Amino acid sequence: MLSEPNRPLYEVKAGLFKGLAHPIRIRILEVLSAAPEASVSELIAATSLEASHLSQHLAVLRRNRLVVAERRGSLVYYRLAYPQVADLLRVARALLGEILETTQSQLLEHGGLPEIPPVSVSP
Amino acid sequence: MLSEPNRPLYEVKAGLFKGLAHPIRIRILEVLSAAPEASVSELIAATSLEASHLSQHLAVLRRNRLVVAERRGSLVYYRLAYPQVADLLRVARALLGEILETTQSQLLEHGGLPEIPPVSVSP
DNA sequence: TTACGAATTGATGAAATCATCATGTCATGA
DNA sequence: TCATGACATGATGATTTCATCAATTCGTAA
Repeated sequence: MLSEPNRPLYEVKAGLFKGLAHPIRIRILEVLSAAPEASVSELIAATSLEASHLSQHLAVLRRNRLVVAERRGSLVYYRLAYPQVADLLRVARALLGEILETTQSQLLEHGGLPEIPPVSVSP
Repeated sequence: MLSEPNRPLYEVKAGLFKGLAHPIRIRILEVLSAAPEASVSELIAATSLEASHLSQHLAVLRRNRLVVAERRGSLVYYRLAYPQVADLLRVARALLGEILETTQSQLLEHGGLPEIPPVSVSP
């Protein structure tokens, strides 16, 4: 595995976030952070993806060192490559919660349309 | 700011990572996590980008709620939208360190070419 | 060896992102 | 009001990513 020393660090780091920058891949990683490992068929069930589609996404995760695959017989199992990946997801969840909280309070503050002033009927 | 309630949560979350999925934008966020705020010209100096290029990247960060902008007179200042963004960067840094450590130890284990067996000179 | 299930890779068109130059907007001083 | 600096947005071609279908590979049992 010589690719990492040949890639600038900033590209490796951007690659980590690229791996996470798709809803389906977030879902995969969340499944894997909740269990020690998962087989591809389990991930197919968890994502409702067709096999080749899922494989393409898993390839992105492997390439960016977010997951590792292990073949056992005719089955392939995936797990998070590092526990810090789960930390990333956790912090992102906290950030998302903060964003939603902020957005909700802004809506409450400014919510609704301006009140329509009462119509005064001319005599 | 009604966009968030109109976007599925998984897209909001993917958007966070998308914002981070480019080296220049990581650099911007790292500058902003090391200081309370920075003006655009400071970010231009930190990134060596041309102004309009930087502006496009800053727009991605604003759109994905990673930074907020504040105009004061003719100058615009940027800061992280939430402290959790700095946490994200911190965890990514730890993960990157872990990846490099693993990569280095793998290189040491498997590094170098196989030793050439000594040539036995036939009598 | 063959057949089959599991999983990956390849090919391709559509969509999104990136990088660059041009143009537009905002705030300020004269 | 005009000119100017600061900054944002628009337009566009190149590149990458995404989604889908086809083809290939791997492991196993018969």
